[in-house]
Amino acid sequence: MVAKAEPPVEQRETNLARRAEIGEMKRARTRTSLIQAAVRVLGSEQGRLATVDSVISEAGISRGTFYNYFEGRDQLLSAVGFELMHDFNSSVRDSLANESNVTLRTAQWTRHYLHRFRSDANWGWAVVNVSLSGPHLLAEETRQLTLANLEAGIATNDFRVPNVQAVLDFGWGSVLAAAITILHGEAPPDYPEQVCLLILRALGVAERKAFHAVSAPLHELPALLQSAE
Amino acid sequence: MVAKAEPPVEQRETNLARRAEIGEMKRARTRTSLIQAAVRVLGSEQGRLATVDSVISEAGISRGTFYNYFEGRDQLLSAVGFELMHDFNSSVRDSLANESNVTLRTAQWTRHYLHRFRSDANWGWAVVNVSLSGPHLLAEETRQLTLANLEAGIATNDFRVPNVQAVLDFGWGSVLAAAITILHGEAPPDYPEQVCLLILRALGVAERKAFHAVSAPLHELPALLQSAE
Amino acid sequence: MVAKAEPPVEQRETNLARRAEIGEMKRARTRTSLIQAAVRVLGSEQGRLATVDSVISEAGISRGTFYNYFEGRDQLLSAVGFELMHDFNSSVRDSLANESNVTLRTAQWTRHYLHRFRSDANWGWAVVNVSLSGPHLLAEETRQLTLANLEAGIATNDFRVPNVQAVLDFGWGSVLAAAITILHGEAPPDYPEQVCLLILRALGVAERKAFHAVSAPLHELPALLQSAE
Amino acid sequence: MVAKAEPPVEQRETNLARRAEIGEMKRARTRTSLIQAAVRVLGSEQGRLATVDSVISEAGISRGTFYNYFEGRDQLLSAVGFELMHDFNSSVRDSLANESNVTLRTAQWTRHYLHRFRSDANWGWAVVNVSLSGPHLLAEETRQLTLANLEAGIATNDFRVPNVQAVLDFGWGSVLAAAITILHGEAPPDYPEQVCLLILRALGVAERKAFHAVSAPLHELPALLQSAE
DNA sequence: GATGAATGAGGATTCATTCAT
DNA sequence: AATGAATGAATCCTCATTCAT
Repeated sequence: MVAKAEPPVEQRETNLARRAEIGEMKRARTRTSLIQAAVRVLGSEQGRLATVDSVISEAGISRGTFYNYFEGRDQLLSAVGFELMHDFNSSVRDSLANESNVTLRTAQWTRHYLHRFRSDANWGWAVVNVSLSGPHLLAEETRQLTLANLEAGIATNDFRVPNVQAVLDFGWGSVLAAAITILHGEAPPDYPEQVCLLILRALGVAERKAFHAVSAPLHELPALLQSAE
Repeated sequence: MVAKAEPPVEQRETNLARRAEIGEMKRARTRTSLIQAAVRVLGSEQGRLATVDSVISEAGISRGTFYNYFEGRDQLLSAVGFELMHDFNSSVRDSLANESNVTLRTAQWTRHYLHRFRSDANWGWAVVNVSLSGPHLLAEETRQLTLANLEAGIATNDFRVPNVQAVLDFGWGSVLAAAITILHGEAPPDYPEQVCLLILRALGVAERKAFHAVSAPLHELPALLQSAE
Repeated sequence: MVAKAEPPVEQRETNLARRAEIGEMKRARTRTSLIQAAVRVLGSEQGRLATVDSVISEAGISRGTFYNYFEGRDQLLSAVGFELMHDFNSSVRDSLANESNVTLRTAQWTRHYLHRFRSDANWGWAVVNVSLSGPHLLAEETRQLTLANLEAGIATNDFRVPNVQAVLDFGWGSVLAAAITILHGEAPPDYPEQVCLLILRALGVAERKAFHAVSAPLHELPALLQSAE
Repeated sequence: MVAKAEPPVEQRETNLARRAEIGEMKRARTRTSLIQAAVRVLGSEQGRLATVDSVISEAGISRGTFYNYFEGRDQLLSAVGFELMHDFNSSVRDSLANESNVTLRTAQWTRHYLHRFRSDANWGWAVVNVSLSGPHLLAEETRQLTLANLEAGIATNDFRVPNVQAVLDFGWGSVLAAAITILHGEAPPDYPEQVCLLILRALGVAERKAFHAVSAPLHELPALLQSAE
């Protein structure tokens, strides 16, 4: 075995930096692939039973490594819950950046969610399974976003609601219930719009405006990775 | 050896009948005590993890006996789900027998449910935990009752809804979400009324009527056993 | 309720006797129906797993009653083993009463056994399952019968065997193994004759005589209840 | 923070390889010790009842580990059955490599088996218990070996048999039955030879040749681990 | 950092048997 | 004699997590 010639000091420092960077990227990749594997495993009706084992074997990563990245099963579920919503939320928010009408924005948002449950069952079941596994139905980030929207609507008098918390429960609870119906394949094509109409009514939006909002064409979303391969 | 005098035929039959009757009562008692124990175990935030073991030790009944009564954990949960709802449903139905106005009846019903989540946390968590354990959120019996009410309202033009299934999802999903908020102790006292108002709005009830319905005093319920001892 | 008039003394005694007799018959009937139920349950490839439960529910008799008739599962199996063989042995013995040639008698006996494994799979599996459950492969009665036959053959110089025990093992071991092949449906129609030929050879019977013995037509058996309905 | 010097690529690969190799050896050791423990547990008259629990506690290995190696009790039994026969088969085959006479080879083989039932009760009961637990009496490997021998004998006219399957049943069935007699301690010292004589006769070997074959001294076997410690 | 062997607490279920009525 | 409710020891299996290499 032959020792390599030592590189000069500056280069060594550069190497160190590059190495650290590479290491970080590698870490991120491993983490991501664990989360994606978890999404695939959670993405079916029986997914709520997902075990650590099923996730790591889906990811092709060893048990020990898993525990280098997550403290345990629960932390993985939280991370999955966050990622599932975060990507989609960003995507929807971008597409609605120019929509200043709160009612229309809310309707779009709701309908986008419901449509995705229909078009991406894998993502859908994963969302449902994660939501029903945790202590609260609604992940914090999504809660904040919904809240912001709601308060905007209240400020502009688009919405008339007695209690913001009540509406949050209401909204996400009904979306989730609707999602389950959709995922079971028991919903008609315009189901998302029907559910959205009910939600807008509950927010105090007048019938005509509500109807108009759910009838508008859906904004295009930026390309979205289907969660399942 | 002397043969004992045999009792006449009629008496023997009577004995047999009494025996059978006593056996049946005993069976019913054991079954009930298993279900009640299950309710107690399910009646907390962590109750979703309830095991067969925890139930039988709560009931003070042996493992073998449990399996004489239920085919397994799932069947127990179904039975519990049914009982939890059935008793309460009967009770509410009786108290509303004279209420002919559909909107008022629906409001009372909804509010009774939500109030019970507040006043009987044990029952509440048990309902939530059972609902989130099964494949559908809503037990069949309750579904039928809600449906009947809904269709009555549609027939009388009290409600205007695009899709009955959507409303069922919507209703029970939001009630459940609200229940979780209530059970976490994060809801104000008039939370049930606030949520009920949203639901009535969603059903297309005019604001004034909806407000009136949620403001009416709650009918008295027949004495209801608190689920927890 | 009205007390019946007392019958005179003699009649009472007659009644007692009749009653006892009836009781005994009833006992025998119950016992028989338990054994028959056990045979039905044991009479399949998986029958070795037969539980007390499966037997009593097959017999339509209560658990408690079962333990009035048998001390436990093992005693039932012994009784079943005895009955299975006893009936068949009697039947074969009767049909061979006039067959004085030991070789022919042995061949008939062996072939009758093997044929029954073929024609009555229920009986066959029951025999196999009982044999493989007990400490010895061969039940005592059958052992005695085989022994008697064997010693007759040795006395008449039809058989030349080094050790009687060896032949018993040999004979029943090979019959049982053959039975399993037959019961799995993997044996040709003349399999019983082929196996019988091997056994006769082992007993030291000359080829020609052995061949003749296995080629002779089978004696008619007295009507034999198929074990299964 | 100072990065440790990384070993050069070649060494890392060597490490990986050594790691894998060590892991494999460890796996093999654990597996072997589970199988050996199973043999010890199965190696008595009551061994047929061997439970997973008894095996792991005999092996001093945890339950979880057991299920890392075997899918369940049945798979363990299969593996045990294979190992029990495989080692012994290899050993006998080696010792008979130079024996070209089929009759002698068959006799040696049979007698070696029977002698081992006598000298190694642990191995013997284990073989019997495994054989009586599975769906077929005879493990596939042993079946193939016996078959090969049989066909050689038929080709050279040493054996005259009507049906190969019949002989397989016959042979292993009688060996097993004989084994049980031996294991119960009810057999005379020359029992193996007596049984072997019967088998050779059944194969159609002439009396004189058969007698000669069972009288020949047994070939020495290569050192054979007694199964029990 | 990665690996995967080992762990063991925990859960579900079965079934022979007892015993009060 | 018959019944069937109750028992609990025994068994199989899962899965989150640890830790030595």
